[in-house]
Amino acid sequence: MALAERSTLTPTAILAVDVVLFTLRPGAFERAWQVLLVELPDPVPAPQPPLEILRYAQSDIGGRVLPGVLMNGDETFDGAARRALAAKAGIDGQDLYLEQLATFGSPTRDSRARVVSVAHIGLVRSDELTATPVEVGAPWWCPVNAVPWDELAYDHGTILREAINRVKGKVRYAWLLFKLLPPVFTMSELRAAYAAVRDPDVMRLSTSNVRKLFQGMIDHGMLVPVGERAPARGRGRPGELFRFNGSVSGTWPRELPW
Amino acid sequence: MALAERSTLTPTAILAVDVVLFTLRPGAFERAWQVLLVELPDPVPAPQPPLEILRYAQSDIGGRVLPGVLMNGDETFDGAARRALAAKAGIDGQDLYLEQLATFGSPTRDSRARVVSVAHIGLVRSDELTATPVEVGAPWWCPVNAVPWDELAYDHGTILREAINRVKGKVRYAWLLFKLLPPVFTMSELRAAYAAVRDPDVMRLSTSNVRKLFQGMIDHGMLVPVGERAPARGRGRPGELFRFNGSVSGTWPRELPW
DNA sequence: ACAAAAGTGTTTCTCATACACCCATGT
DNA sequence: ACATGGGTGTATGAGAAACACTTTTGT
Repeated sequence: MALAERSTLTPTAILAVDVVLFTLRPGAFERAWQVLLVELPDPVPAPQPPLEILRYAQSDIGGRVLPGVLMNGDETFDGAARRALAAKAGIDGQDLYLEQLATFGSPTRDSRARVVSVAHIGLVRSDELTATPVEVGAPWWCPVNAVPWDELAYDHGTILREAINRVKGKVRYAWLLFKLLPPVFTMSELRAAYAAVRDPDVMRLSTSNVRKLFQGMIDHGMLVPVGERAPARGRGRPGELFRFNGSVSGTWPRELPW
Repeated sequence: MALAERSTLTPTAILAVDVVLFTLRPGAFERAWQVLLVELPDPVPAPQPPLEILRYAQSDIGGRVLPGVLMNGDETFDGAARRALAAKAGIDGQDLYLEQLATFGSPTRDSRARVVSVAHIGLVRSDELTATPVEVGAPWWCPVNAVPWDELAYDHGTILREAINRVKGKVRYAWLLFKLLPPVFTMSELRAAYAAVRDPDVMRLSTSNVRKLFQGMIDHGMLVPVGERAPARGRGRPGELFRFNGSVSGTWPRELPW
């Protein structure tokens, strides 16, 4: 090869990381699947020297954003994502599941500089959430079915939409659900989690058929009966408890039919 | 919100785009699915002022890389990816299918600067390939089943692996295959394409069962019989020709069982 | 005539869904 | 006692795979 590619050393882009953090809260399954939003920082009137910029150019509509930070020089994406959760929402995200979603970097995304955001998806169990108070703005858990799309600033509506689609699709063939469920759970809870994230229709299935679908996983030792029943709540027989034995990267033996 | 986030305007990262371009060539299905590799540019001994860098720090092993370029200031990812194909392989990629794969930006990826690569997947039909000669190094179509993993420089092995997995997975539920097939094709070719990308086992199915699976698509007008037979080649009855009527973002009526 | 590949029809078996019935718990 | 939800077993229907057989091509 005759010519080796050269380029000036000068960096041209600013890196940011945004996180779409999902959780699953107890209660009606229609509102159970929730996403973390934080308040948009107030625009600062004018930058003073040394030249400073906001995380973004000001928005016309804004109100809510996904938690995000600008990256430090020697930081990994993963590290920056967890730092964003800590800084913007007071969430200790050391253990939570994190995967890259996509990178958003339209040249017109920010009027002042090339700001490229590497968006991530995070999954936490609601029982693991620690509520460290945060200095700037209150974090807000918003049901995915009731996202105020008009209030989302910048392109965060686009990011959130893609994140929702990704999780909805992936839940069908991968074991993501178990990152949202408590350590032990009943068949009903597993079913409700699936209904909340992907398809409400599964709530109309009989418990019999749900169980038969997971029977294969029980036989293969991926779902382990704990040997206890859940504490009774209200009327009705409490369900048998299971725990999940596998990795989040695993997949269902067959794709779920729903 | 009391504090608005500030940061110096100084960009800290260099953006690059790499493309994993796939095609499907006629012939034995085991070697049909191929990926485009190009020669690694020779390392330049020492940078002179004004300070210049290579696309990457030099590699220990290297030999082949994915086509990629550093991004211009006002360029979109999509635009840069098509430019990379033109510059590094002489491929006019204006019409080919392109989707973002993931972004690779480990801080230790390049020793001289923070180079972040937004990797893309591209799909072309082999009959649409124009072979404009390229100045630097010969482009090389390599069967996916025979990738010389050891010769891939930098983290391009990782990128390629992820790209292969993505396409393998997506082919099952989305209409990606039709971006790799010629404008008209037979059932056998459709089956062979699926076998090449995802699962050789489908070659053992009877033509009967294959046809029944696609019968639903024919009925719904997504596969349109052209009304001719393919030109006969060798012994055996030539297959009926079909063309695809739909968008690449569409999905199979049911996920393919294989 | 024969081999090879395409296409049609029928059978078999697996599995998702539906339904009928029993068990455990709180009111 | 009865309402409510969990759990077991059986029946039904759709569809994936297996198989037998016909049609079209080249040698």
